[in-house]
Amino acid sequence: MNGKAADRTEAISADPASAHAAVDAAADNPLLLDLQVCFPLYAATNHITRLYGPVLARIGLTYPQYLVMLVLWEQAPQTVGALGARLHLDSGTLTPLLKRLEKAGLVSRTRDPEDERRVLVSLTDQGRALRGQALDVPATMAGNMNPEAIDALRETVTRLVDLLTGK
Amino acid sequence: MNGKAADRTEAISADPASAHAAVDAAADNPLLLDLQVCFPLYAATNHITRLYGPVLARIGLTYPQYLVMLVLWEQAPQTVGALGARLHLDSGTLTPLLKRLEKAGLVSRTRDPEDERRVLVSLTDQGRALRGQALDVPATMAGNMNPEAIDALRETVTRLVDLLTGK
DNA sequence: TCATATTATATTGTGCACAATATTATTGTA
DNA sequence: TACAATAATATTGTGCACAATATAATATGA
Repeated sequence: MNGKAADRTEAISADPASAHAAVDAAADNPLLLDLQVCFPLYAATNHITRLYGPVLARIGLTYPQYLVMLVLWEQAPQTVGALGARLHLDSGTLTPLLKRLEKAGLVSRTRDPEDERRVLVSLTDQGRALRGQALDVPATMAGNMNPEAIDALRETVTRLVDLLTGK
Repeated sequence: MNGKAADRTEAISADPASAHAAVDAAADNPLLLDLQVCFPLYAATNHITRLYGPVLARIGLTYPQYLVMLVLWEQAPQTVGALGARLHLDSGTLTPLLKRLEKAGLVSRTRDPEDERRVLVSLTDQGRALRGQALDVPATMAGNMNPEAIDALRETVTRLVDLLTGK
């Protein structure tokens, strides 16, 4: 936390000369920007994945598999392409992951009779039933965070995604 | 963006009855919380990695390798353990990554004579020289984002990490 | 109709990322 | 000096994640 970063609390004011602390710091060392923005994001995501690992292992899922199941519990069946669009993942990632979920008996993969290029991913009874076991995962993970912190976190993440994707 | 999420703009007020939109939503569907918090974070990080890929490929680095080099450009030599602590990565990730950087001639790995258990990771001349080529990476990536957005992003990420780690 | 282009998924190869374990070096203690 | 305990890094095995490419089905146009 250097001096310029500390100035940020006042940069919310309308003074354009001091409104861009990161840009000011970048004038000295441009690489500081990535060290302050991209690296923390990367570290935070790894941290989350690591925290969920043991909890999800109890219901036999990895973190990416859990996210796929979350989306399928919202709506199924879905094509691989639709899943990829929703999750921002390509087929090279999804195909083997879905095959593992199929092998575990949680989903089924069938060619769409309407269009044989598509593969429909459906939930099996076992896959649907797993939702019941997953229901307390968020609360377990939230654990010792208070409601205000969780809500602030959700808002912050939403803002982050808005900034990154569309603006 | 459902109704409850939209209420969030007013939840900054002191009214405790409406202050926890995410928690309210979680009462209906607990899994919505992870779908709204963890998944966007995961997607955003993948998105960033994908964006940096082509730009970093021009200087022969992957995204995680770039982050390691950023840390080494701040301070070198460092032990593998110190790098891991800074990057929140374990030796199973760092060892092969560092070997690839060594093979590329950017770093050298030597046992610490003081304590032969430690491995010191140093920058080679070529590794130090690469910094010059990396200097415009942040600006290239910032590209079409305006300074306000970048600064907001940095602040958002900082807030996010505070919420996730300490709080 | 029949090539050509497009679309959807799968495959291959490289590089993370981590848990569990192994290896080697140091420290502590009797 | 032994010898257990601890510490630092490496290895192994599994599972993402993506770029590049391949395969197969559908759509398009002369």
